[in-house]
Amino acid sequence: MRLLVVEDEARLATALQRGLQAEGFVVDVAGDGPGGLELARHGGYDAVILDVMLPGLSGYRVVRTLRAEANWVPVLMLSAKDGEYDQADGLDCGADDYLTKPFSYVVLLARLRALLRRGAPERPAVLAVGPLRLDPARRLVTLDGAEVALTAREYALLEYLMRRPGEVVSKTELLDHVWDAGMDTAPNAVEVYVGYLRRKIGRDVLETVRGAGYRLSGAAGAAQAPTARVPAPAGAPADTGGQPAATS
Amino acid sequence: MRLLVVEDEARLATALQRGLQAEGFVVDVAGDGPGGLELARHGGYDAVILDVMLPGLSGYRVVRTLRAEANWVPVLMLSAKDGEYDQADGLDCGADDYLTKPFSYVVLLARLRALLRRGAPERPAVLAVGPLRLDPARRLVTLDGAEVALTAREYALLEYLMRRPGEVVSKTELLDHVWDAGMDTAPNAVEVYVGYLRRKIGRDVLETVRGAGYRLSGAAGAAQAPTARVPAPAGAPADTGGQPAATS
DNA sequence: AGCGACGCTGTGACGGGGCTGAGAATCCCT
DNA sequence: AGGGATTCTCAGCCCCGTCACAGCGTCGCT
Repeated sequence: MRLLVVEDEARLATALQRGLQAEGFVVDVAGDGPGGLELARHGGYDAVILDVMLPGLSGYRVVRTLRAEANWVPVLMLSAKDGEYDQADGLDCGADDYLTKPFSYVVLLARLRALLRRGAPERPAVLAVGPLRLDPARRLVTLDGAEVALTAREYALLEYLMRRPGEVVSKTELLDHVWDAGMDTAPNAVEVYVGYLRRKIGRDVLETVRGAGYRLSGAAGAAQAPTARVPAPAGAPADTGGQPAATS
Repeated sequence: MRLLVVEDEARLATALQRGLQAEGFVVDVAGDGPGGLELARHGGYDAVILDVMLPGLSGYRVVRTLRAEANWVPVLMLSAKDGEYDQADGLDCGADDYLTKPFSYVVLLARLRALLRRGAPERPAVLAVGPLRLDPARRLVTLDGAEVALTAREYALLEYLMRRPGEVVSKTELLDHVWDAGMDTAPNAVEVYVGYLRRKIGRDVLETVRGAGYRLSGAAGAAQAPTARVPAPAGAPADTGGQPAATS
């Protein structure tokens, strides 16, 4: 675990560094606002301990700048000000915790641990088959980066197929899982919706296996792995390859 | 946002409930340890405010039980004990924050906001989606810089949506988190309030995904550009028509 | 080549999801 | 206690999504 301590008071800074290193952390120290900001930007720390009163740039501004740059590193603020509004201001600037000096080292450690526990929230995986990507959380389907607008039934059908890439899925199975099992829908409905899907995602990805069912294969285009679970880009901007949407 | 307050002192509990409801939260209250644990288990809360001294089951044990069951709901602990080891113990049991009584209501709110931020994949202090900006601390919403007056329900709905930009949020989920779960509100209420919101913030930002829910279009790049934002095409004059415009 | 079964698609009707105006009930402020 | 704001239900309307039907294309087997 890598920590950054931004504190101008040299004695406190070294005391913190020593103590935290003894706990097994890797600790860097910055002595002023601009330096701390620069380190926090590119240092890849797991958490930052940030004093408010700093030469050059206040802790408030440092954390605000980081958040404006979409940097969500956990920040624990230290301040001599114990006014309730000082504390609220610090937290509302984007800090995750706030301790007033003088503070207990035991408490600092406990709060730091609590902060690190809540590290990076994991995002669910995205289904990917060939040029297709399906994000269940956002209910978003993209084809070569371009968003595809799907109706509820089309989406449900595609999701079911994408969870079984390369497998042949029979029409009855699709009727059971994608359509309401209670209703006895004609198998033709599946064919109809396969048609709709093909019209929107291309003819090659969704293959017909005569007499057996349908199969989704990533054989089309420049795809190497037929299936892959790729983690969603955590903070990175979405790769909207072109125009944002294509509503038909 | 749904909160659970576990506090046996009736006067404090109702005061908290009132105050937090006024902020737009949906608040349930439990008066003892076992009751609070049961509610926290199945209530689907966005955060829990938990007293330590509770009849039946201490706050420590409640949070430890929750964590043992892999329930990671954010927990803010309240305690009359201000000893440093009490605080450290509470945090190490799995609580995310710790406040000693008597506490400042302003600080409680700020820490609650920080806690709710931590759960989200991105944690800006000010939420921004397209031309919209929402400042939870000031409870202020602006559209292209102009303030927008929202009622409590409208605000809560918008905040919930803005915390998940680009994601499709179902009506049931909105009913669970923005409306009081005890009442079985008709899903139409969501449609009605979406209509109110659209009249105030414009029709384009809040998109309907038929059969699935609603989505706040993060079309203009959700949260990456620090400051530079291309001025909107300004095609249609924002028809902030009638609607119960009101301020306090 | 011929035949039959299977699959695809254009057309259109139906149902239901979603939007809105009106109004009742409730809350809050004065 | 009164009045206004707010919340939420209800009923009507519109329009999109769903799916049946029927005709045609296509595949495979003999």
